[in-house]
Amino acid sequence: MASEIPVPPDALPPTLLDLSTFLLARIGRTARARLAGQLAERGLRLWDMAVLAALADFGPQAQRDLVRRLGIDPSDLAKVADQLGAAGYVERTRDQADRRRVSVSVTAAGRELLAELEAGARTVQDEVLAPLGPAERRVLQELLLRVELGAPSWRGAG
Amino acid sequence: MASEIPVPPDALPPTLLDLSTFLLARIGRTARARLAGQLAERGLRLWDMAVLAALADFGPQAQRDLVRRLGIDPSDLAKVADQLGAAGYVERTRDQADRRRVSVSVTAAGRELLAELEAGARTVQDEVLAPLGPAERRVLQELLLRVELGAPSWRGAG
DNA sequence: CGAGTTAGTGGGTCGGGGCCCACTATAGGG
DNA sequence: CCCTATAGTGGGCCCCGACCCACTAACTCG
Repeated sequence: MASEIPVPPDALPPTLLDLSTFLLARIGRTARARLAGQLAERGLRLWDMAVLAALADFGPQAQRDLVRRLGIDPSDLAKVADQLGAAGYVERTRDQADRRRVSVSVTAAGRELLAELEAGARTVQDEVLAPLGPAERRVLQELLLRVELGAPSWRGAG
Repeated sequence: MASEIPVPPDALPPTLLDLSTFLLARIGRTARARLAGQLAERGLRLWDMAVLAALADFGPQAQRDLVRRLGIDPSDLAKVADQLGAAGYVERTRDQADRRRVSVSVTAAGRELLAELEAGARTVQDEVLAPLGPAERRVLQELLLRVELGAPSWRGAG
């Protein structure tokens, strides 16, 4: 009983470790940073990947739709799309039906890039989630997904 | 089979939702932002809470130790400690054994503040984790903690 | 045709967080 | 007593990411 656990000098305060909020914030920051680093190697940022993914998953669409979907600022999206276009990852064409709109679509090169980025992301994931086994990772993914989607517990195979 | 699921216009790309990395980054950002907002109401930032927690959990210590523990930049800590001191939440005294060092300790007011901040953090937590039930939250907390501590899976009750 | 609205763009701002350097004061070892 | 290392401090820099405004082009409605 008397033996105090030798607290390592770099241990974080239990008060904080006990807060899921804190852990989420901290781990999320790490994940974000690593992911961003991965992208930075190619001169890309997080939005670039998000835009590519949205286009790959939902098909060509106007910037306006991407804005809605991703919650990105229209002005910022314009810059991202511009850059992706210049690099040949997306194509931008005036919508003939409504010539205000710019329809964006992913190119073959864009899809290829996205696949590589995904692979990179999974590598990062393996590093970050190293302490967890496969089953645990699946549980974590499921929980996080539910949190993200805001779906109540009683959905799914309750 | 032919009935396509009507995808809401603000649904995120499945490609991203499938990455725990992405979910962690995104949810973590939310958690961080809300927590920061909570603190901002009192003119505080995240480091302030971290420092208070470290002092409350581990007792008075030199800034140098806080630097090690929290991974904060010494220069930044100086500013944080200064501000907390001015507000009466911590006390700073020259270490008589080594007069280079400044020993920092929480005051009663500091402890009280920390308790309030903790309560606020738990409120945020309830909002963020609303989709999860109590048991699921416990599982999530456990998984996150393991990730944070870098503990391998085979620890604990297999 | 005009008025109001929407899509996209360019440019700029603001705040946070991390980081680094120069400097002082003190300690400790030859 | 010097020389080096360490603790703390002040100031400043830089990189975001988010946000906002002004402006143009184009559509819609009456």
